[in-house]
Amino acid sequence: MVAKVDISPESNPAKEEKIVTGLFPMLSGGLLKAFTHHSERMEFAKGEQLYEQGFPCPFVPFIVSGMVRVFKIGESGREITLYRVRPGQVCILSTTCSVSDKQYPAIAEAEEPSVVYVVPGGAFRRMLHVHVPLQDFIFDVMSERLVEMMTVVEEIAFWRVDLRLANRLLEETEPPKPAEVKTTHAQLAIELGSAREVVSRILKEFERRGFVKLVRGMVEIMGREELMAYRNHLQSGL
Amino acid sequence: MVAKVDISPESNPAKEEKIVTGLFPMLSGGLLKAFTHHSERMEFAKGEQLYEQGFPCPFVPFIVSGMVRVFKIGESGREITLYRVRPGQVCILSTTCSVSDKQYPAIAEAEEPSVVYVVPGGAFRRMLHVHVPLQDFIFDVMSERLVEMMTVVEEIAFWRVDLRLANRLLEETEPPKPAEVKTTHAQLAIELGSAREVVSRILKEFERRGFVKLVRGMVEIMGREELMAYRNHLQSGL
DNA sequence: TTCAGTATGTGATAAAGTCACCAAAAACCG
DNA sequence: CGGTTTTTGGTGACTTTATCACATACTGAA
Repeated sequence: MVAKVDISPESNPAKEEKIVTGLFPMLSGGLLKAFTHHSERMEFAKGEQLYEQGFPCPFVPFIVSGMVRVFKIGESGREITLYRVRPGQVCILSTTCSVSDKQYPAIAEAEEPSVVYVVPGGAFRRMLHVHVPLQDFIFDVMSERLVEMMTVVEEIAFWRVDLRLANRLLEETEPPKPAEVKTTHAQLAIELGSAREVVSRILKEFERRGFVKLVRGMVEIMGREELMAYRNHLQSGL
Repeated sequence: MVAKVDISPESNPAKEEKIVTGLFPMLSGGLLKAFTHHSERMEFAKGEQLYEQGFPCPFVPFIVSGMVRVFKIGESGREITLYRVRPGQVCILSTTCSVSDKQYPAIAEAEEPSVVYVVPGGAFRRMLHVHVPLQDFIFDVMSERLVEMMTVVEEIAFWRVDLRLANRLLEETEPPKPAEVKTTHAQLAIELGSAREVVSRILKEFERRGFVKLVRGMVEIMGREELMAYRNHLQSGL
């Protein structure tokens, strides 16, 4: 992930342009000119929604800083995170919706204060037709999302929650990172599309087994190896 | 869906070309020439796999006749159908994989005997760069799939199996169609990503309530209204 | 007719989601 | 500071779903 920068374009627009073109290298020449002309800078506070489920979505957002979480929410209020959009990416779902004029089938929310450049759907489509590097970029992001979505489907359809939870904890604490996850049980449940109580109970069991230590607002990994073994063994039916 | 045609290109290639360009209207002029030059005709028998999970996928398939089912399969052998590719569509997953040289994260299988024109990834990418109508087409198919995938995620994450089953039965028998679904419980389970026993039990309950009549290899809808009410009521928590 | 293969039925058990609480910790505020 | 509210986590009871291990029934081919 790219370091967060305090961007104030009013005070230093040239610097921000440099950041934007650094994040989106395909923006150069005529494409950059078109982008500059058509895009609008927006800021979103933490927790603010970029798009609401079921609404039309007339803009393609280029994320410059912060983080956007795209998720679904069920009748009961339970959520599931589909993916995150990071600086240097576009939200591909908004892209498809704004270009083909469909309704946005999920919720996109700024998880951190975020700076976003939005391009209207029509202008974006014209840019897409003319500029091959933009096509490649969009195509790549789209591919990635599609594969990500299929992974989500596979996980919720076939994997037990304890294994998904173990997996998630291991991912979040991969060696260079610190061996603790600063999150609540409720947040973990949202990531996995499960319920808070279920996550709490499984974490308790992990603690009993010595895999983790539970502190309010944090999960500390005590036995990485054992947790890994647990995940891997149970995967093969043991 | 497009009517199935008995295609024998050896006996009548001109006729098949007409069918192909009818199904894929963007194939004209230079693009048609490139397509004709680079594509190869393939036939798949019912049950044959176009791509296997985890393998590289060097071709983009244009479906001309038949039907391709794309699905995931879990450790236990349980399956879930992700989507179907029909005549006039391309398998967008193969498209992304062959262009960006990734592994295919699912299984694609011909559900009916199918005729497919395949274009190598490299040639396809070049065609994509030059021909705007192809870009639009691919972009649209991709959007559709992405939204479909998100619907699948929502359903398996938040909807009870009985509601999804009711919904599926209603979809399969929408008024112009006959009020019977020729399928087995096991096939229905695969569609929903559930287990055969679960589907059997729910169908029994539907029969007890008079919604359906069960015959070996078929589900006959007896009370469309009641089934609809069941689906809708329970959705809102009643 | 017999037999193999396919389709369906069923009980037991374990995993997971839901509901209705409670208790502790942290944040807030006059 | 003390008191209140909010957030976070814990727990039991119950329902739904998945899995396993069968039993039964229907179908078509030899």
